[in-house]
Amino acid sequence: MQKRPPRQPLSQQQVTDLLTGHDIQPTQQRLEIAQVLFARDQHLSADDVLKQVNQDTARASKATVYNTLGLFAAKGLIREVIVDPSRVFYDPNTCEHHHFYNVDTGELMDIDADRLALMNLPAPPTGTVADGVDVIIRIRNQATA
Amino acid sequence: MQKRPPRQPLSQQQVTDLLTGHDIQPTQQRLEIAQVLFARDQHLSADDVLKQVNQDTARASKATVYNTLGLFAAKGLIREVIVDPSRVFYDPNTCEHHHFYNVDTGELMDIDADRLALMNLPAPPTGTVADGVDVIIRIRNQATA
DNA sequence: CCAGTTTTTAGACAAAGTCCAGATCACGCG
DNA sequence: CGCGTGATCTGGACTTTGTCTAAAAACTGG
Repeated sequence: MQKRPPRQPLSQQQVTDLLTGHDIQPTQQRLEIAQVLFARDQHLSADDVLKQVNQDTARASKATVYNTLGLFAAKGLIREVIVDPSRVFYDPNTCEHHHFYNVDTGELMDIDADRLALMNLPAPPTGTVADGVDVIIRIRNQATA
Repeated sequence: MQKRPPRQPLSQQQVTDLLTGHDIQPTQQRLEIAQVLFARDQHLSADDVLKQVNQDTARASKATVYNTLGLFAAKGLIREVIVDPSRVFYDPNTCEHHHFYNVDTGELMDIDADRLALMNLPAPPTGTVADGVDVIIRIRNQATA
């Protein structure tokens, strides 16, 4: 866990530093992808990223986008959010926090960690170690009965 | 939420009652599928169910299994568990509870609700209503360094 | 500039799940 | 009973997300 990073579009230099700071070689494609991810607080699917990166001109292939998102997640630069059976979301916010997930709209919203307390987290079974806790509050649109 | 149901293999009659009690027409295929789901406390993917149902002789098609699992979940007979990007698990236990998920093995384990307290659940955004809370503790196998 | 490593790429592939149109089944009714 | 109607089931085509592979390109340290 780390401090919530600033969420203004980042300069080329800032993005480069972000990658190198996480032991990631800053290649052209990775920079492009990181730019998209960190442009603002948002939750993008791999396909969203692919489309945005190649919006105007081709900048990265599908394989590279998938590889890069996996790499970023493994290095702790972004976080995978698994709430929708059909696709993974990637969250540039790696601070401890949780999510509302609107099952009607597919919308995903952050919940600050300090707005929700978890007590008595049970210890992981022997032979295993905790890797993270996800709390998802599923919501629906109110029935306009 | 309801009381944890017994988890011994159920009689034909018990399964029928379970379905009718949830407003589900007890057809032959639905009974077969329910038998598999409620045979014991377990977490099965759609494909697991499909295989088990048709183990010896063909009893239900893929489409029916998917439809039926969706129907059961919509009627509150079982619960969808979304922890693995590649497939949905179905949990016959509809009591309030949470999960350990071993990302190395894909194993899914129950955590009784009373072993973990959630405080200060934030209210859903206006226009929406809560539909359920999922808590997933991701675990890894301990490195045998 | 060269050799070796890392990264990127197009496109084939795989797995989970959905959709469809026709066949089948179930049930109330005459 | 036999019928008609609506619900259910089915195989198979299809879609979507994501993975794999083998070769091309780029980058690195000498």
